[in-house]
Amino acid sequence: MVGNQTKISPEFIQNAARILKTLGHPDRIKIVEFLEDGEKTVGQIHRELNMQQPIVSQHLKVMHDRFIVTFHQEGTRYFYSLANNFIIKILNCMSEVQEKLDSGEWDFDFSTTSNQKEVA
Amino acid sequence: MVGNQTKISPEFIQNAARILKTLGHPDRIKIVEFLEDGEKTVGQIHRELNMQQPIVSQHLKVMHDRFIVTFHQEGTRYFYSLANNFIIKILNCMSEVQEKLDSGEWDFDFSTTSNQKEVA
DNA sequence: GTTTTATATAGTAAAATTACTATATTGTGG
DNA sequence: CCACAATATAGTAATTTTACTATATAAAAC
Repeated sequence: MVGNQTKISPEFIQNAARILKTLGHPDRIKIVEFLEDGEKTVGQIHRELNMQQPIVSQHLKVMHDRFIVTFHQEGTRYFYSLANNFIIKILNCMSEVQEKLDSGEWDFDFSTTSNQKEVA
Repeated sequence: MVGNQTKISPEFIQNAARILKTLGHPDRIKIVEFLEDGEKTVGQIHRELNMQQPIVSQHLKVMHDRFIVTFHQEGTRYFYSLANNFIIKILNCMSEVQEKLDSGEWDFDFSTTSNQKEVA
């Protein structure tokens, strides 16, 4: 009951939209998921997730601006990690959703019908 | 521990990104929150949320394409409602996050610093 | 001091999103 | 049939995102 008991403030809506939109990119979800394991360097992300280095830096910059990740520098290495627990919370929430869908507990399996009807 | 135990499939990452990106818009969050109360017509959303009618229709269309909302027609009225429970789940998750932030349980209050540093 | 490694940043073209205006569609009441 | 109400859709300009190439920076190794 989000709408009734817990009244969502306009500021929160703005911030939530910002966070959700930022997480709404496959590469960034992968990076966040990867960072859940612990801090990683840009190179590790670049190599292990098979993404181009400037792309990784760009995503990390965006996520840093949105306070999703932090980093500390050691020499030429930049170690990035998740800035907030709530990011994990959101990811875990999405995982729960996946589990429900995988187990067939929910009627609607959008993973098999996602390009059924599309905007022109 | 999303990354370790529950391995996220590539398809899920795509779908999750799609859902999160779609929810990453203030107006759409407001609409979803409003629909949590029960099904509403386009006019209700338009009037009560103070949004232009074509904008509302446009958002609803996008969310319908992403399987976030459904509708049924009665005469000239279109009654929209949330298509899936997991949408509520995600919103509730965001609400929990808000509560933690409001209660100061988490160190980081991004709601007061969100425009501290920005991309050029 | 020159090269190499790690990463950030600049610049940019293509694609997607957004917000708006105007109009089409469809049902309803006279 | 005519007007009206509710909503969808078309068209579009402005903005944002994305992905890429090239380059700058800075530390480390030689």
